[in-house]
Amino acid sequence: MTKYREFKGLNLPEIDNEILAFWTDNQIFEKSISSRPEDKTFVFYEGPPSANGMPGIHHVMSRTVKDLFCRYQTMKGKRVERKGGWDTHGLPIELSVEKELGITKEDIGTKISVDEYNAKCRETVMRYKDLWDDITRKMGYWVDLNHPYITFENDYIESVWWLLSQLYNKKLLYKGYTIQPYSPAAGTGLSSHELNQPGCYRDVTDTTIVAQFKTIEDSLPDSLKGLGELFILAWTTTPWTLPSNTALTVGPNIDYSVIKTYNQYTFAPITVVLASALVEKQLGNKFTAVDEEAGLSAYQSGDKTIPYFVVTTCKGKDLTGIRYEQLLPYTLPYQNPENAFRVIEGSFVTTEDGTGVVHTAPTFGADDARVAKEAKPEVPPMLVLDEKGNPVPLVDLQGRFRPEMGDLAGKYVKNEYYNASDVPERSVDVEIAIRLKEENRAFKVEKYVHNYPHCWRTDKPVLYYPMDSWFIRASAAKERMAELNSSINWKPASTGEGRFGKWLENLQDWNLSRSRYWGIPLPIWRNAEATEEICIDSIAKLESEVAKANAALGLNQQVPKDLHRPYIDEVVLVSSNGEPMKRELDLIDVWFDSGSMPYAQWHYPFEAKDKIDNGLSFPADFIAEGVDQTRGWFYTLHAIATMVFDSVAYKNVVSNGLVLDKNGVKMSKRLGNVVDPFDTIRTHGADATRWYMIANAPPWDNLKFDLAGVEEVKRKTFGTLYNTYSFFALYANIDGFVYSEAEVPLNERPEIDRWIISLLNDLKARVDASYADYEPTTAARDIEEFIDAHLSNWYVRLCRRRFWKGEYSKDKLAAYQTLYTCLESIAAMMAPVAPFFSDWLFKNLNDVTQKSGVTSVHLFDFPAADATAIDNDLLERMDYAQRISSLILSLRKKENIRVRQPLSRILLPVLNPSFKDQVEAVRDLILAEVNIKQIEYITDTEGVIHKKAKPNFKTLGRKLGKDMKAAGDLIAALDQKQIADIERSGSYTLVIGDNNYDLVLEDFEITSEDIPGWTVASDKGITVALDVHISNELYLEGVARELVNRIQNIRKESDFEVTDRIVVSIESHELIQQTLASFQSYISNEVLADDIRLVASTGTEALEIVEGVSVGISVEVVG
RNA sequence: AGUCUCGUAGCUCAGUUGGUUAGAGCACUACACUGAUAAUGUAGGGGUCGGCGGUUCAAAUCCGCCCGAGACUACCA
Repeated sequence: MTKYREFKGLNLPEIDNEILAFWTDNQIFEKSISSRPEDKTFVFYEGPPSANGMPGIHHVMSRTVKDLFCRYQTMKGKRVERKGGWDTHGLPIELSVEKELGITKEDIGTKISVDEYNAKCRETVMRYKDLWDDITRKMGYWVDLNHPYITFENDYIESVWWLLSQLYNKKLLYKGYTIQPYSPAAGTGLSSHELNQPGCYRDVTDTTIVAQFKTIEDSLPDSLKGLGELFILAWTTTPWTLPSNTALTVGPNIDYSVIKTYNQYTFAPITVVLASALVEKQLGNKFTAVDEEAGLSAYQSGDKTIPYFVVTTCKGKDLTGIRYEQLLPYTLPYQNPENAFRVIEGSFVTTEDGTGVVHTAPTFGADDARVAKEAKPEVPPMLVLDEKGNPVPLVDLQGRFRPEMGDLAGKYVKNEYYNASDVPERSVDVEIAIRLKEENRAFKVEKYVHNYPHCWRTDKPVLYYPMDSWFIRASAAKERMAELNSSINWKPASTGEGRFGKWLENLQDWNLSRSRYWGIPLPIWRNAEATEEICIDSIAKLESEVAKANAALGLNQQVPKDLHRPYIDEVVLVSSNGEPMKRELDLIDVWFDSGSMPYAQWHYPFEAKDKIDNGLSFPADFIAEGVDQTRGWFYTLHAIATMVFDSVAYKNVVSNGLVLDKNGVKMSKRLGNVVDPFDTIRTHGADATRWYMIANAPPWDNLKFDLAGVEEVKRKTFGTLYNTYSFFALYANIDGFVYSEAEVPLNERPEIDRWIISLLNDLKARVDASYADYEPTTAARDIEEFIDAHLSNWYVRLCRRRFWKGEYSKDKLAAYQTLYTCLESIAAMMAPVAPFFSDWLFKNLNDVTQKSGVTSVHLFDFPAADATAIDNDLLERMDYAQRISSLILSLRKKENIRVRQPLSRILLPVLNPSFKDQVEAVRDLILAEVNIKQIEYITDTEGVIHKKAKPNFKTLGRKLGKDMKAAGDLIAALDQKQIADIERSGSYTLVIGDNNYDLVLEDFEITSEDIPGWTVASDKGITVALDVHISNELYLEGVARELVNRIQNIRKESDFEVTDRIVVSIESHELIQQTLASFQSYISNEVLADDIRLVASTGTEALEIVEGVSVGISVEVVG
């Protein structure tokens, strides 16, 4: 190929397709890995998505982040393997299967066999795999889709078993009976990190009851005897737990008041006990205190306010031991009912809420269970014996009351558990409230808004429920986890120190058990008495144990081909004394699956031992996921690595924020504000989408996704770069530039070339550092700025003539080489974020020149900055040139003189010689840019400059302190002579009150913003005056330029080739004649005219040349 | 309820260790420039830097309180 490709317009989606095909056909991804040395790895872990749901735009976000750092490291010469993966187990899959089959968990094993059910799960789990693979490819995410790890495969499971056995051997795995969050709708317990998924805690309005527990007179301390019926008040937000109440807990040192008043529902006189601190809150404005007991008698049933009288006070410990009548006597605990229904002590009781007395139901509260157990004698939980004689709570696993509950039996304890069509009007909570009101046992019933956890998958409220579960003793490794965490580079740092760090500080044990079917089975077998157990760490071990059992028990078992339930459940092992051992039926938390991926993806330790043991693939150099994974994947990776390997699992982690809609609202199907990633990429291209996401806000900030922003990126960054390339291609093709000539040495290139090269190298250094520091937003913004402000709008604009004017000279060659270098380097720098466009640009250049030696930008090395090419003086003077030009344009505007009209000179006050030298060096650029003939420098010796002194606050502030203000006024008032003195002597003594301050030149900022008699403009120390006098000669030159402009427009409208020679005919006019007399050759030269003829009429529409002069112009191509 | 983060132009965002006229882009208006042309330049409107108080010669920047948003924490009855 010898010509650069030219295009009709920028079409990003088309570029996507072209480059995608190129990558596939040439295996660029594979080469980008294999071409890097094996011993120079950059380890990346792919957090496995579940192919059970559709990919969303937020996945494009998180995968862009992953992809760009992997691509960057590849270009830095690292070998970056990216094994894809699929998260295949867990509740979401089971629930979607159940929904599809129209069954519930209870039906599994009856209506459908576990076998069939699991087969269905396996089938469902990859449902959207094709869509995922598709978006992965289309968004340009490079990950190995052909050899992914899949969590349901036996190899994966075997690795997980091995990890579990490591924990088991370290005594970090145990079985315990505890109150746990349980989701009746999902039919399983939940781990604390599942409860900590965003959105799980929600405000709900519940019926709350302050119940009256009637004390038994005999058990009262003497001081409280003889007060008649005495009730202890206790508050609950979960009235359905009241039937399971077996104790009341008070704080031993809390003050309690005994109050006589009336029940607001039955109007019956009552005496109640509650914390003194909460009397106000509980009685509120409905009640008024009276000073003496006699004041109570004035009350009439139904009165608006109810009087109350404080009879006496006591401490919590005085109440301990009091017995009370069971509030809702449906049934009694099956064990030691005589020890129930007493007041006990608990340190967790506060007086912030309620009554200072905690209703205690040990079956449904962790604190409750603890204090009940600690009390002496132990308070029994409300457990009854079920049909099989097993102790169970009054609520079953579906969240329904058991048969013992009489009128409430069979009802769900939360209305949310019903199907939408069956929801009863009154919830159990309300029914209980009504009943207590009628029985004079409700002191107060009200609605209360509080935060309550919900199941992350079913969206229904969680129940706290007593369960037998397997736990990982994560709390034992808490300090070590915190220690290792401090070595991890978190982006942003606050997530690591704050959110993750705090979480580690309060770490709870990890509830590993899931009572489900589709997941990795817990590899623990026990005998019936639970006196002996075995944890299987490999299939080989299982085989040998099976063989042992077969021999001992006379069985003919085999290790199942599929390690899932139900097959694995059928395996019976044998204990040391010949008893059969059965598998613990639980599955393990799917989060353990994903946290195991560093090892299980390679089937460690059964294969690829060196990947982990020699650090080839562990720990990760880099991982990235959404911030919602802090308590999820980030935690499980960290926990397993710490507990099994005493190592971090990752060294750098980027936690990206949420993707919101353009109004900052979370995207949800319900609101219909979801952005379809396929659509977005199809219409705007992957690169514009990726670039927008990265450049708009740092990844860890929430992104308000607005398609208008994607449009802007497309137009501004990619459009401008495309234009720049097109410009280059157009002229390089004409001149046959293919970079075959030797490099023009930098010091032989013109000022502006050295300037853009200087900026480019500065940019390379900054972009490289930003990527290395996981700051892609800074990198992208710096690149954008360079493309738009510097390369396109200064370098190319000022250099246009160099490309199309004159012979193929050394200057022209320098221009081509400079622009080529800029484009090639930009392509490389933007490649991590915009992999398609950058490769397209790179190939457009490189396919012609073959300069790089590689076929794709992704096989190229990241551009290294050449510090010697950075010339700070040059950068400064170009900055002067830009600012002076801008000031002149602004003056022209003010004076209404268009840029095509040449002017004779500008005046530039010079305050120091280096400024003059600097401007001199860029003089020609300025003059050409603003169409001025010359610059005159004026120094203060001529006396025309009016100077102003301002204090330099930074240096003076430290010296002067309080006198700063006065000094400011004094310095501003300095006259011309004083300023001149300061400049000459470099010192000044400032007198403020009694203080003399010796100031130096540095303490002043001396500027010249005025030249008396001239219109001036100034900007940060630079002042420019414009000579607006237009001589006849200048006027005619202006007309000449107008003519050039008109003729060029005609050329363009007529679609002439830029190289066509022409003959111009202009209708004769005196002004035109005068102009041609002086400028015919100039005009001819500019418009490539062989001849310019004056004619009587061109037969074309007259064009206005200057005000009042309109003539026809016609143009013909020669030859 | 507590903890953390954040409130800068209509929108998206910059704003160095505190330094005196708070910036850019988008959008809007006018004018200009253009052999890159869905680009660009100049000018204009648009801000009590969430509010109040404090520290300081000096606060968008540091501190406190309040308001608002978000995330996190919590078995709190």
